[in-house]
Amino acid sequence: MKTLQPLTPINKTLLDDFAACFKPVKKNYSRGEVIMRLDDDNKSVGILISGTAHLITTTFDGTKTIIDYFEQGSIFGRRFSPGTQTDPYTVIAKNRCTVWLVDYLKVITPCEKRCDKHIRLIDTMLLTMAQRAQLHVEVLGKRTIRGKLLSYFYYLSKARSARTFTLPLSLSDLADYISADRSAMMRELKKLNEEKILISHACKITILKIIPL
Amino acid sequence: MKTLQPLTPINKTLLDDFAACFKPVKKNYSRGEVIMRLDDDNKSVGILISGTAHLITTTFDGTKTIIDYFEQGSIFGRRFSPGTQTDPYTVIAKNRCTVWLVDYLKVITPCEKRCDKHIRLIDTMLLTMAQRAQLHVEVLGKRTIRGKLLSYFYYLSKARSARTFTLPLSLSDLADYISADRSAMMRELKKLNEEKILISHACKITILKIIPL
DNA sequence: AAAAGTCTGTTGCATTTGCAACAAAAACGT
DNA sequence: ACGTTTTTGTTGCAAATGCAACAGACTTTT
Repeated sequence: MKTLQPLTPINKTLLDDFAACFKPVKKNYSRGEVIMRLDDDNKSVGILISGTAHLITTTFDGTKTIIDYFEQGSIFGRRFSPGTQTDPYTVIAKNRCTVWLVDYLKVITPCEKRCDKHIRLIDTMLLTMAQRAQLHVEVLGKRTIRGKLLSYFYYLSKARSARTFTLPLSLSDLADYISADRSAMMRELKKLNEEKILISHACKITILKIIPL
Repeated sequence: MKTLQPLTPINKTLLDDFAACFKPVKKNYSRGEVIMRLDDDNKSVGILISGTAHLITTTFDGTKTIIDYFEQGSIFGRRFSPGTQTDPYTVIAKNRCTVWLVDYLKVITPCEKRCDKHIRLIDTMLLTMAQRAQLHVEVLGKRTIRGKLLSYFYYLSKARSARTFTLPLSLSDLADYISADRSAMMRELKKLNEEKILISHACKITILKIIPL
């Protein structure tokens, strides 16, 4: 699957500011490698410079849930666990990727100059993280697979300002993201096609009709 | 339903710091009143001093989802919408409550003295909000009603350090929080009782056995 | 170029869930 | 203290979902 424009793009200026303020450590990872374990002690923040990565958690029976996915420009890290945490949260590289890592404390502690840039950066970072969690709750909050798919698709369509778009996740991974059985999801996707609400071929989606959820 | 200790307690010192740093406006609301609309322009942060409130969203067909619930000490506000946002998010008083309101910008902008307290405050606030979103994703991420119930109950049990506890939501509201049909949830609750995994009478729950989800 | 692995797409069947509707208990307001 | 509203608890039935299993397409690795 090809890499796409980030959903919440971090522009170049912001990246430059980030580098200037925080002096990040740059690292590379290849497919399957663990980029970060999000346990309680983790005090790192990362920006994905290239490649894609997933934040996943796996239960004892092997059921995987994709909590979040990261593309070029995504900020991640310190996904504070609510404290239950039996299952580990890990950020795993989906393919070769480059990451900038910084200490979380550096981020929330204002730098010497108390510069505006810094404050805007914190704001952007938190906004991004909060928005993504919010989106996920909104999607997962739908009671049916159809509702989950449509609310996610409508979001993507709006975010990219296009009726046609390519998913940032494989259909397999999408099922894990919306927390549904893959075959059940495929069936629902088929129905949506038959009812001419959308057209889909693998990860390519075209919205034909917007219906209330 | 009686008010309980907050899940993520904000201690008195923190509240004092908050008051000192931000000079909040104090307001009172009675049951059903809208405390805050969480649209994109909203730039307020609130702390619930007494009473309970829910953050809800309602779809066109009347399906209500409880996104979050607030008790004494809960911090809420600026729940950045992901941008789809067809349905409004509102914080509604569940009963008579007192709220402190401050401007979000004041919170993220470091104060004159760049005091440590301020930074810890920001950290605590964000931690709290992030944890709650994370918990919700963790609960909603379970594929079955049983899984949702148990992961939530285990969390509460751990948070309160007790096998027996009272839910912070009515069963009706709990169904909306875990995004399930109430009757289906009641059925599942009954089964959990029959299988002696827990004992429940209305909002009073006792965990008997911890099983893998 | 072949082999291994992943991803898409599909189906039958058992189970879970949602929907609609109702009754009793509890909480609330005046 | 009374009537009103909310909440808990239940059921039958239809619809949605999960599970298991399989085949072909596509990618990546060797």
